[in-house]
Amino acid sequence: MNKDKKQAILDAALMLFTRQGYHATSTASVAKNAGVATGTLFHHFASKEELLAQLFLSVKQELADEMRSALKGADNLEQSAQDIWQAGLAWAMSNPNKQLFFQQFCMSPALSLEIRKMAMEEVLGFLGALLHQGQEAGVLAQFPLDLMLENCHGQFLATTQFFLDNPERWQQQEYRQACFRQFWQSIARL
Amino acid sequence: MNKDKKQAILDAALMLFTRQGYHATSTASVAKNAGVATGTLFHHFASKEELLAQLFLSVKQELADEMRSALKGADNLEQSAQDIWQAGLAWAMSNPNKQLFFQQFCMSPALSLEIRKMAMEEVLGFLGALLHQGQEAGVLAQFPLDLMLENCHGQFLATTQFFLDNPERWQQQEYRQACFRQFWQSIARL
DNA sequence: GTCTATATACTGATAGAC
DNA sequence: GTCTATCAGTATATAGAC
Repeated sequence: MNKDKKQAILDAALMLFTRQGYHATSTASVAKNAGVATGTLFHHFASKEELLAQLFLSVKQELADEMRSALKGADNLEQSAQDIWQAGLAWAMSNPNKQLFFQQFCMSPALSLEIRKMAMEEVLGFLGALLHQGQEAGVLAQFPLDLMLENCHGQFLATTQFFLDNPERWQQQEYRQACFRQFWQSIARL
Repeated sequence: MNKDKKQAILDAALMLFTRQGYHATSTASVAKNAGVATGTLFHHFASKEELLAQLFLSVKQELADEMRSALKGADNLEQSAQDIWQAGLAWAMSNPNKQLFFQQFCMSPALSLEIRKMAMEEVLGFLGALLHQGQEAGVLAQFPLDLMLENCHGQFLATTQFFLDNPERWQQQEYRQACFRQFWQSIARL
């Protein structure tokens, strides 16, 4: 098993799926861009569908790990929230194609619902616990937890979308602070 | 020109594109579901791509009209915001396939960037003016307008997604009120 | 305007040599 | 493990009768 070739296939697939979409991308073009033969692609991945699923799960896992590791060592909840928020944003800005890939496929029927839910709960479970803890402590608003969680996810997606579309804003302190202020005041207890 | 046949094609395309995705849906299957021949589809739409573009623009226009008409007759900004927010949500819940279609294709490369931006500015322009007015009046937070607008859009998408995934929550006053409270406190000046 | 029939090209996946 | 060559199926779009 050649790890380099497999990784090259994953990298090429990430780029092409994001730019053109899943069905619009042929396995032949993925192989060509990866610098391997079509037969090689089907040696590493049983089908085109499995290639997409592996890609999606690995990308989401990477973001989840990044956010989780930013959590350690927080004294109050607002600081914890800010650490996680900024870690997530920083990851997205450092990995724009991965973020764009995720944004596109988290809603797409190209991925089975099973795979999408799996990836989602992996990340949101960890954040849901944190929100609940904040409500218990009286720091966060008493909105229904499931609704609040989905809303937070939506704000994160919208914010990364904004900074990826307007990279110059990412350099401005005003914008970096404002995006967290808006997020925080949406969940804080007033 | 037969309006019924053309509309039948648009209706079938909406359903199939949403369920299967654009590239995964053949023009032959759209025609078959619409009860027309493949030749008829290409008589009304120059290409598969133009069919998707027309569909997207008409759906976005419908939502925009719905929100705009909810604006008339507001005494204060918070009430206006609530009227628009609830009108948008109500439209999405009454037209779930249109909302799901939009969620999927507003990020998809199947649609040209040009078409996506066109549809977005059509709706967001009107809302951007309203946010600006609220900032001038000192009612809304002084976050950068472009960032705030994108965030609002993200919250709306996340909320509709939540209620479409959990329709029973849409019947509960607690949830309907909470979703607007969270939205409002995210933009209000505290 | 709508149909049937078809042209042309490309697709995912496999077989078998090396 | 990786390659070349290829199969069988399906795609978009067109042509021409009605």
